[in-house]
Amino acid sequence: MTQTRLPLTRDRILTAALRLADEEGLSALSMRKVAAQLSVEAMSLYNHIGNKADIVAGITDLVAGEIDLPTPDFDWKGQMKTRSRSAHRVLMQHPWAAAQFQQPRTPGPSMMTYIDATLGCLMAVGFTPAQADHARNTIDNHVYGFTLVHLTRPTRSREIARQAKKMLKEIPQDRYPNLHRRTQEMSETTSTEVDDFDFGLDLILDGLDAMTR
Amino acid sequence: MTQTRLPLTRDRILTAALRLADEEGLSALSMRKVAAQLSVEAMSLYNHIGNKADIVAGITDLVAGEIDLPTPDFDWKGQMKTRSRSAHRVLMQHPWAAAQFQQPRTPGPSMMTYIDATLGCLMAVGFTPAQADHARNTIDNHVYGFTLVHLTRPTRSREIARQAKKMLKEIPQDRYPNLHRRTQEMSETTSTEVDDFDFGLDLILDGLDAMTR
DNA sequence: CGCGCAGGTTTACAGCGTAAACAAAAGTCC
DNA sequence: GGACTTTTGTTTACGCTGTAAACCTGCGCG
Repeated sequence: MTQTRLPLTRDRILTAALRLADEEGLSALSMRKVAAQLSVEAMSLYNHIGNKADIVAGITDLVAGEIDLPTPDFDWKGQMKTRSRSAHRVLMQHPWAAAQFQQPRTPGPSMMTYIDATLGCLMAVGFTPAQADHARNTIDNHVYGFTLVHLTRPTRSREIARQAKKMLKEIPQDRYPNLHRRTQEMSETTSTEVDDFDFGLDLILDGLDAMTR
Repeated sequence: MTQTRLPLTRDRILTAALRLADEEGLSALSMRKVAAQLSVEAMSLYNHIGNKADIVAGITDLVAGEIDLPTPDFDWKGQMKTRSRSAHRVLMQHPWAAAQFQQPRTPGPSMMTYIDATLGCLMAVGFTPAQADHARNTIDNHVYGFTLVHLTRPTRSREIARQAKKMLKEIPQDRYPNLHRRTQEMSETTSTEVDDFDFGLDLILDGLDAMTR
């Protein structure tokens, strides 16, 4: 009746690491803590993964796998929009991940699938491979950048206004008049995150649209 | 005739740290190494700076200060373009910095000046504060994102083609047909970095332009 | 049975940021 | 000038990090 505990695998390591990164941030992710989650010593992990960078790459690809893929469709703008919103939502759920998505080292399989599907959707409606590539880059830069900015910011508009009011004191009006004015406006208005997100995204998509005619 | 050595100051610490980060990367920046550059012990630094994060924020703001500022001008698109190119060039010279620019914590004075000038340029030609803010965000996301991507990539077109050819072997054509096709094309064509940069930037600027009429 | 080997552990090392206690030097005031 | 206070740099120390090397342990197989 010996209770054989389930064996250590790359998968179990990655899911434990992912949970830890999500809950405590990437900087809190250490080999010892991941090992502890699995009731094991740190060095045991090295039987299944190369090193810490390998773990980070692994969980980054796990996150990439959560994003809804676009499909070839006449309404390619809609596809790009839902895809981008999905990516944004997923990256908000894994606050450490957006920064990794921008440091592209060698992408994992899910990341490549994600890129391939996006290129495919764009090329299907007439974009050349180079155009599609540039378009994807531009779109994703917006998604990643926007997400990173909003990760350090409150989500609800009430909180945004409150924080803006607090920041206002740190911004001398004589030195930074425009920034001051904008921050003041922000402390009085309410705006939704999705509006802000779509502002840039629509700009890019409409621009791409104009290229196809 | 006692040789009084010049005193440790926040400025001396930051310039030493900046040099170190530029030469060996941000991950190689440690309190001990910065101190060694100044022939001093690590703990001495704490008399002039709060902690390591303080140093990183400091050198990030030094970099922000190197960017050419836009001025209010009828040709606001030209202003945005030269400003963005300047930012890109500066960030390429300090490879560690682009990632910091996207994690906005509390910006330093140079960063605020840079943002204020940009908002000012846009608001002068009729954009509302909110529009100007969103526009700046979108533009900068492109600049930072594009820079980050190109930092991990060779600069000259010859090298790009060679690396593309190398990557091609890692991309199964049956699994990632579109990515494969694009990579193959990239291994045969020559393109300049500035073209790629302007692709997305023009998209955004033209979109903004359309908003003003 | 014994052998080999895969997988987990122990120990160890060099590095990190920084708290605390201390020493030395530089002002500051009588 | 002498004493006191504040500033500046050093020493020591603690707990943390990634991972190399040696070790142990149990299982599959001839």
